[in-house]
Amino acid sequence: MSTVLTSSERGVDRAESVSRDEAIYRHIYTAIVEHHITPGTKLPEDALAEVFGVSRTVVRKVLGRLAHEGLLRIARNRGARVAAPTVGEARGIFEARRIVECAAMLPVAAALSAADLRAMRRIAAEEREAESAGDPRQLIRLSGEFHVRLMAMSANEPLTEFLRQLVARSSLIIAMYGSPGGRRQGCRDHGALLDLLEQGDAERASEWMNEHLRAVESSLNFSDRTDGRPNLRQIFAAIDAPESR
Amino acid sequence: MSTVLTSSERGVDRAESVSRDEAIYRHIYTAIVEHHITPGTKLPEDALAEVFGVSRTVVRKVLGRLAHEGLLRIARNRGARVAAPTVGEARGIFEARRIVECAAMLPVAAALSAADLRAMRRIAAEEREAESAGDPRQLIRLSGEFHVRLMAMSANEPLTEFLRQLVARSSLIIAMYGSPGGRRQGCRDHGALLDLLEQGDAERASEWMNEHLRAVESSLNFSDRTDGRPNLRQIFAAIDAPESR
DNA sequence: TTCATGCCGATTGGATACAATTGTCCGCAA
DNA sequence: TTGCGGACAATTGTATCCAATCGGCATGAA
Repeated sequence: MSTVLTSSERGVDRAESVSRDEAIYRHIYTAIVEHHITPGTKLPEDALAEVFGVSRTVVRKVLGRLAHEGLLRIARNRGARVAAPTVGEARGIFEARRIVECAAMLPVAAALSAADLRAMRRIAAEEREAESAGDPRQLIRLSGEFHVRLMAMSANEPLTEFLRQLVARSSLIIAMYGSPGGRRQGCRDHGALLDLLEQGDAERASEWMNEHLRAVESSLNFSDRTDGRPNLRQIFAAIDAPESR
Repeated sequence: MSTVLTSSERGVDRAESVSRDEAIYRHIYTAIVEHHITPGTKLPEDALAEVFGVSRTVVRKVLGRLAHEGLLRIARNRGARVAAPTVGEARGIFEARRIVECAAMLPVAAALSAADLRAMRRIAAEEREAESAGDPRQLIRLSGEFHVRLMAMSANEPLTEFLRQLVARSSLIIAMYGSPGGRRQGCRDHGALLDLLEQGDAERASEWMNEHLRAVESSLNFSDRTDGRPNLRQIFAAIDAPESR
C-alpha cells in the first residue's frame, strides 16, 4: 500500500532525511496552516496512520505535539480536532503578537544586516507576486514567513519559536473569521516596515507593526459568530422562518 | 509495589482527580523547577515507569511534553535529560523575559483590580518570609509564581503560558549558574513593583521590571563555564593538581 | 410524540512485545 | 600503550493487542 510520504521521508535511504515523525508533523502542520483542513475537522488516529503508513503510536506523538502548539484540540477519548479559536482566543493571540512583535523591533533593528534586509525584501516581493497572482494560500504562507523570519533576526530562539506558534494560530483565525474572497490583509506593504528598519528607526518600526497587526485584526469578521456555544435564540430571531419565504 | 502517586493521583476514586499524566507531569516538573534534579540528569523511561507505577507509554508522553517546554532534551535513541541551558540560551531566555514582561506591564496595570493587588502582595509577603527563613527552594518557587501570576492578570493566555515556560527554564539557569549560597536574586523587593502598578504607572513599572530582570541575570555567574565544551587547558591551568593539596 | 435507558460499534488510552540503535567493554594488533 | 573492531548490554522506537470510554441507535414507557 502506498502512502503520501516520499521514500526519503520514510527514511528508506539512510541519508540526512528528517525522521518520519518530523515528515508527518510537517504534512499535517502545512495542511492546517495553508487551509487545506478547516478548523473543527476531526483527525482520527487510524485514518492518519493508514494515510502515512505508520502505526498509531507515531501518529499520536505528532498529534500531541500539534496540540501542544495550539493547532489541535485533543479531548480525552474523543480524539483530535483542528483547533477552532474562539473570538476571545483570537483577540488574545493578536494581543500577544502585538506585544511581542512590537517590542522585538528594537533588537531586530539592532541586529539586522544588509544580507538580512535583502532576504526580507525578497519575501516581500514574493508576497506582492502572490497577491497579484491571486494566490491566497501562498500569500498567507509568505506573510507568516515574513513575520517569523523577521523575528528570527533578533537571534532569540524562544521568542522566534513562540511567534511561530502565534503565526500558525493566526492562520487558523483567518480561516475562521477572514472574509473569504474579500480583500486580503493589508500585507502588501511589508516593504514599508523594511524601509523603517533600514533607517534604523526601531521606534517607528514598532509603531508600524502595531498598526499593521491592528489592521489585520480589524479586517476580520468577529461579529457574526458567537464566542461560546452559539446563541440559537439570537440566530433564529434574526432570520425569517423557512415557511414564510 | 507502591509508587509515589497518591490514590487520588492514580485515579482510583472517580472524583475530579487530575489524570495520571498530569500528576506525573507535575511531579517531574516540580522536581526540576525546585532543583531536586540537577541539569544534565538522565531520566530513563524504565525507571520513571517503575517509580510511578505506569508503563513507559505514559512516561514517554509526559517526557515529550516536558521536552517541548524546554525543560528536557531528548536525543534520539539516547533518552531524556534535564536540560542544561548554555550561556547563550540563558541570555536568550532572559532577553525574551525582558521583552515580554516589560511590554506586558501596560495591559497588566490596566487590568489589575484591588483583589488582584492583594493576592500579589500576599505572594510578595510569602517571599519575604521564605527569605528570612532561609528557604531557597521555596523562595525560587514563589519568585517564579509572582512573575507568572502577575502576567496572568493581563488575562492573556498565550503570553502567560509562554512566560510560565520561560520562568521554569530560568529556574534551570539559576541551578546552573546561580551562586549556591550567595545572596539570592534581589527579589525581596517585588513589593516596589506592586506600588508602581497600584499607582497605575505602567511606564515606570516596565522600567522597574527591566532593571529587575537585568539584576537577576547579572547576579549569575556565567564566566566560569564555557559555552560549548569546556576548555580543559584553561581549567587545569587555573587549579592546583589534586596531589599537591 | 418525546424522553429515558441500555446496548453496540467505533475510537482512543495504555501495556506489552519486539526491533533497532547506541554506548561500552574487551580483545587483538600495530 | 594506543587505536581499531566486534560483541554484548542497555535503552529507546515502533507495532500490536486489549481494555475503557464515548456517541449513536433502538427500544420502551409516559
